[in-house]
Amino acid sequence: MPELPEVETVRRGLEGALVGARFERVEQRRPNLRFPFPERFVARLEGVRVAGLERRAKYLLGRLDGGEVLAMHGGEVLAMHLGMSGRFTIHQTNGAGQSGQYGLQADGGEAHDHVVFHMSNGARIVYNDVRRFGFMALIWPGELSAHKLFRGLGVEPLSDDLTPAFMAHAFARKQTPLKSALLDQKLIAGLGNIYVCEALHRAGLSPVRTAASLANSKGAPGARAKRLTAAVKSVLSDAIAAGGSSLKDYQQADGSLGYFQHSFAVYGRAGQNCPRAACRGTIQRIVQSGRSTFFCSRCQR
DNA sequence: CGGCATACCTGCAAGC
DNA sequence: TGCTTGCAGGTATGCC
Repeated sequence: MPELPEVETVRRGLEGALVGARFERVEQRRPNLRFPFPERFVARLEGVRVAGLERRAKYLLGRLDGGEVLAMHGGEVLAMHLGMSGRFTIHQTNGAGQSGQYGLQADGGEAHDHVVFHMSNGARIVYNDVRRFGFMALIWPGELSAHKLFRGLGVEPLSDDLTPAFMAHAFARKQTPLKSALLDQKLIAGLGNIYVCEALHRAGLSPVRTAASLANSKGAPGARAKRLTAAVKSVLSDAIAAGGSSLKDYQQADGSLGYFQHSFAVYGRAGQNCPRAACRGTIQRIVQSGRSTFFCSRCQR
């Protein structure tokens, strides 16, 4: 599930339990997720305090203190990616007591609980990932921008870096479908399959038109680039807002952060009526680059 | 370089 | 019921 809005929701949900606390004990229950864990992963975390939790694209970045020796210089960054099925759950093991559903967990943990952070504030933060497409890395801050995982990342879609002019320029001369260009993390970082479909619908643009055709006939950012830029930002902000409201009562669900019932306009709605007012079209499902695209061929041109 | 298919891994639903 | 097939929200890699 995790695209940018879900990762941001997870970040906000984890912040309180993680930031300011130390890793008292870390359980790493297997040698790898998608990639091997860093060398001495557990030892490099235990005893270390978390100074902050940020997000870049779909990555969570835990800023670590350097401990006594490196106190003046700061510590490593714990980079975490949720892949397709990664999720964090917070279990409060002190204070007011734990909610009932947390008590169901057996000693060895649920299936696919791969990492457990036991924090100094009593929080137990569990990383569960059925498909193990997620991964964690420890990176020195100075090496972050040159790191293989980060150096190619494009602009943050919710930042001021994403403008109609940027998008038109980045997509210029690309004959690839508009949808593929939006999914390309080297151009815009953080969009995934769902929100690309949703943004294209909101902008009234077809996923199959070429990326280059976003610009107007003079090659300048025109109405289409403006619409798409605004749609990308609003689709993401709306989803983050929905996630934020779900955070308040996440304990009522299953304790997982960032997983809530979204309602999408087109994603997963093949065969249904287009929800756009006054559009009589039907949502289609097609496959582009091996992945499902949902759109309305009537109002998306 | 650009663009595409493939691989990674498990679970689930649908179809036979 | 049980088997097979296809599909799932991400990214790295290798191939043309």
